[in-house]
Amino acid sequence: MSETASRPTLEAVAARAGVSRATVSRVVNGGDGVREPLVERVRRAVEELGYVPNQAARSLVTKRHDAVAVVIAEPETRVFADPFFALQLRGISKELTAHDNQLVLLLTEGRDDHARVARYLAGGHVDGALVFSLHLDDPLPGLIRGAGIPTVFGGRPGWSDATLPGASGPAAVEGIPATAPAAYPAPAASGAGPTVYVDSDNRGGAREAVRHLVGLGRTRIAHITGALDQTSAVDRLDGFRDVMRDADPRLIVEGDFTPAGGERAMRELLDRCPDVDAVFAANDLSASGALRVLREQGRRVPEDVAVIGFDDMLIVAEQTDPPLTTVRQDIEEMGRLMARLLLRRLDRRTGHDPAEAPTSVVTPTTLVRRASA
Amino acid sequence: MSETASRPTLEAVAARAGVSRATVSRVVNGGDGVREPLVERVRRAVEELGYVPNQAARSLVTKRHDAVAVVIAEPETRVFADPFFALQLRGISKELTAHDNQLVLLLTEGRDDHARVARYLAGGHVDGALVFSLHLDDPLPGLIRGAGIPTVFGGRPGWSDATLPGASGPAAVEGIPATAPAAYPAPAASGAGPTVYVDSDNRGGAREAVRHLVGLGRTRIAHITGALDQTSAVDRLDGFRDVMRDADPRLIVEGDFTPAGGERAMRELLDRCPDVDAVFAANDLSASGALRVLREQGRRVPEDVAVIGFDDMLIVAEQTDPPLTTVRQDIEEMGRLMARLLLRRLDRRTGHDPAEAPTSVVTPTTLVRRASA
DNA sequence: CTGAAAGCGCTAACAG
DNA sequence: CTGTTAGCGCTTTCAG
Repeated sequence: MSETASRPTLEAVAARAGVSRATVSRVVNGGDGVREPLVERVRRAVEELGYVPNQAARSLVTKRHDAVAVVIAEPETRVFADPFFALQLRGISKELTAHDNQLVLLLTEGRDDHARVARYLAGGHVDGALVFSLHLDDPLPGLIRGAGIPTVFGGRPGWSDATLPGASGPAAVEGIPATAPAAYPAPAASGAGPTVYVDSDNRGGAREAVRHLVGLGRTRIAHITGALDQTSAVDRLDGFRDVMRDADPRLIVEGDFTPAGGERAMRELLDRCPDVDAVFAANDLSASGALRVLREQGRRVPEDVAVIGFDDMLIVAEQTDPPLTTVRQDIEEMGRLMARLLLRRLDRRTGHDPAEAPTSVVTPTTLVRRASA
Repeated sequence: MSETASRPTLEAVAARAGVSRATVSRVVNGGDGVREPLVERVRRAVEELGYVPNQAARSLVTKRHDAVAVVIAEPETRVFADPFFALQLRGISKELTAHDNQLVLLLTEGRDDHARVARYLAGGHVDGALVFSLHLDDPLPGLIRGAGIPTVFGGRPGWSDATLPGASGPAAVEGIPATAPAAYPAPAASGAGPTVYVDSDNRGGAREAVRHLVGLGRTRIAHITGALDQTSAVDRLDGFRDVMRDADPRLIVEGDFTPAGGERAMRELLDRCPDVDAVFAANDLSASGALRVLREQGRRVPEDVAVIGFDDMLIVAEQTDPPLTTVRQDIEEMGRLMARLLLRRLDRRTGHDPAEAPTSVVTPTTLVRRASA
């Protein structure tokens, strides 16, 4: 009842500064081509009135929103079990903020939400999308591509387009060969351009971990995989195989990225191959499960069995007994990269050089040595 | 170069259905007061054209955005170390989605961002804000209130307005008495209404934990506090004191919610009071630190020393040795509640019953028994 | 019940 | 350089 004082408009500022709306608009948007004294007058008027541009009105004419959607599918399992998600978001947020873009968060749970998200993205509310697709058979990424909105994926999507080297494939990092075969074909590229994604070098990181184990003189090196419906798990497995060309197949046992899965896998491993002397687990969580079983069965770590994880999830890796040697990925940086790639792509739209398409990026990993290997 | 087919407008739909724009608008917005046959015709046209309303144009006239900002301050420490943040977001997202509202995420790092956030909120881009204020002396909440936008806080803010019972105080849950004194006065209520927040019953949960310890026959019960610049830590300490009226002051030692802090505190505790037979830690992380020190010093848990945590952070509580007895809070539900409260408040704006102000809510906690106590 | 008309606040040609 | 003039796509009186 007391606050009917709606915010001042361009009109008001113009009146106060004694210029036209157009001039105020110019000043507000950078002030190029306006003589200094006028700029000054307008600035003052803006200041005095506390003028803030109305984004809706602006979008209506520019067709830009300076907003990007971040789509996270099925935030139940892994995404929410660890800080991965939060760190990634932080990186994204920083980059978007630096470029005056807003972050619209879209969380989905199962198929009901897919339509909603697709509609939203196709509805032209945001300029682009950053999407996290964890599972190979997730239909969401396809739907999103169908929406025809510029998109960058977090993690390599599971379709073929995303595995090819070259223009639309990942930038070569340490000479990674073509990755695992596609799970299903790429959705029709509906003007949204080629698949662009940011992923950490899962394969290379895995190789480094296994080589470290080899360097330690281990010979019976096992691998506890992640959930193999996720490309990260597949890529890490590929990395393991790169080094252990002719590994005893019994040394590879399927896990699911959880501590319980790690325990189960470790038990089976010990059962099948009692002579195992090293384990590379697909992530820290499953490594912690393996560690527990090892201890329970009286095997010393790392003396009897060396263990390496993946992720460097501090809350786990630093707290295990012994602390976990693991492969670190710079998660926040990945988020920042995703945003940067998307923003660049959006810029291009406004006419820079339509030729060069942005390309996927694979970020390096580093081995963090602690006590377990 | 191929996709110039901009999305259809109301105009197009109207033409196709052979009605006026006004009629289409009515149908799209619920269809009240339009005869059935017309509704049908319009619906079909919308369908065929794949029409989606332009939100910018709509906002321009309605002054509503159907968007809510979620502000998370300084996502460095605790917020990002655990899934708390993600779960809360999930609850918020679900509720907002159910009411067709968008979630705009604003992450801040330190003071530079404060101005930006304040400007954004005052800029009328969103209808309301959900803000998480962790620290007592965080200036952000004040700034936000200054923006005069409807807001609901996550966690009890540290100013006096938020501690008073009654209209603007928390709904009484199990008869919680007035909480700790204010750290600083409430910012001037600039038309944004009284402080409304959602918090879990930190004090009550702490009481329950300590009573459980008492019920176990423990007599030398210690408390490792959280970072005391956060209301949650203060409230848990208050709960501890409620039960341990005249506890030996040496049994209360300051922690900081981290495992390292828990270790440090536990060592000090053991040093000061070797006869300690139970510990209530302010959260699971510090409890895990305490557990480690206890084991290292050869004390058995729970035989010699019983330990209880707070949060029921699965990734920690289920993995400690022994698994941790702890106090659970329904984090996702808290998020949902925050959103619901805000939405209700926004609805009221549009004229329902301006009289009854929404009130803060304190959600219950439950003790989860595992092996440590 | 339906249509016509008037903007919401801003940007972007186009003149001057 | 600066002002004038059109709308962007939608909702909302106001007539009919």
